[in-house]
Amino acid sequence: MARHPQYDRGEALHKAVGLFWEKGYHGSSMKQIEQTLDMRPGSIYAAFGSKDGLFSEALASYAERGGEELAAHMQKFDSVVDGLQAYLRNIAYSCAGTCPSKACMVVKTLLETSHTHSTLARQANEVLAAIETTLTSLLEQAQARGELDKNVDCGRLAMLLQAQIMGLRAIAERGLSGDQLADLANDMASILEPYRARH
Amino acid sequence: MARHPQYDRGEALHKAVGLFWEKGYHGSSMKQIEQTLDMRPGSIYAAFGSKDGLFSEALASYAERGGEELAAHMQKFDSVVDGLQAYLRNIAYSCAGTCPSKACMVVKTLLETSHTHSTLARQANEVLAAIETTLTSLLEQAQARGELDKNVDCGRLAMLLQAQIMGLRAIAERGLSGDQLADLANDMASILEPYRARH
DNA sequence: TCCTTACTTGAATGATCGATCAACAACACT
DNA sequence: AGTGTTGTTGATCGATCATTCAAGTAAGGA
Repeated sequence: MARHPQYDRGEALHKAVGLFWEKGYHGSSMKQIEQTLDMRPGSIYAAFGSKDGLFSEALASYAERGGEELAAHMQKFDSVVDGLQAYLRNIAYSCAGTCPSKACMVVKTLLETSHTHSTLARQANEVLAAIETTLTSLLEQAQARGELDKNVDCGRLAMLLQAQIMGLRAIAERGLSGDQLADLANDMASILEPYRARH
Repeated sequence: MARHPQYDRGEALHKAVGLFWEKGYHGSSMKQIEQTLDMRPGSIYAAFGSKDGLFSEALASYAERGGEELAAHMQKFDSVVDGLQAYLRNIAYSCAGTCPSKACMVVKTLLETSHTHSTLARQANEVLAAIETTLTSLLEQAQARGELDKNVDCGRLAMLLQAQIMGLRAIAERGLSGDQLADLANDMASILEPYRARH
């Protein structure tokens, strides 16, 4: 019994992700947000409550999309380890494209807000913990299948893997060449080799 | 024929490093800077020109201190590879302490400013490039001494090593336990093993 | 002692920050 | 068509942003 919003909420969030991912929380002003979303302050505040609320939803949206991409990627591989190695190489490849930023938005948020905005820092932390859990499950699954050595501590290896992803995407922000990044991703993929089960 | 400054420039810069390292560029206001340095705006602007200028000098000071620490650390080791492995473990240990932030200030600066403040981003980039060069030299020296395999691409290994350091210090910002961090640092140190020369 | 020079102080600047709200517009219902 | 509800608009809010500057203060040289 009333009027429809003329914006699409998902589309607005997608645009917000683009801005926040590129410029960060403190680096994005409401004026820039208004321009990016093509919405006026009243609509933005009615839809998302506050700048914090919008950022929080954008971060959640980003994380969800990332999780879906990882799941979709892994589904293409019979071997978990092969899939994870390809995932690393894929990051290097996609960093050559024109994303808002090379570095991961979650990591950028964690580093930016850990001492200035505890709510957002906690959210970023939870996302990273969830990714760690996902990686651990994948590795345990690989271990159960006999892909990984029985003595491997999967939680520990998941942490090593997450650190690789964070390091790779952070160093990509330096603007390295595609070849350098591809070499690095290959070297990181090789790190997993010693953990494979020996037949 | 005039008055002396009553502040100590080096000490002021040290305090500025503490604030900027913790809160970042956009997260530190002039009011906070005034309180941290115990200086009034006029003095700050007379001494450093602008907030940007102060940040730039603070970043340079941080980088110089980091470089000196690495050099001092490496001098304690006969083997370069042993020294670098210990360096990684040392990061995990020192992250347990009470630094302004666990993550590296240079990386935080790069990620925060790469799309909002090109001057600072460029400076952070140059610092990282200098570290990469230092690591490459160390590894080449190790290779000349027969510590590393002759086929190792030292520039490429330096990049892998830098990515480890960035990843380790970034993931430390999650607030992991000392044990978890120590395990991770050990796993990263092990990455260097396959690059050693086989006798 | 007095003058010059340099450093310090704190109020004030205009700009921009995130956020609010009254007025208006559009659609779904009776 | 009339009415109630909800989305949109843009001016406007006080707060805070980085920065400036005139006035005051301390110390070296004559």
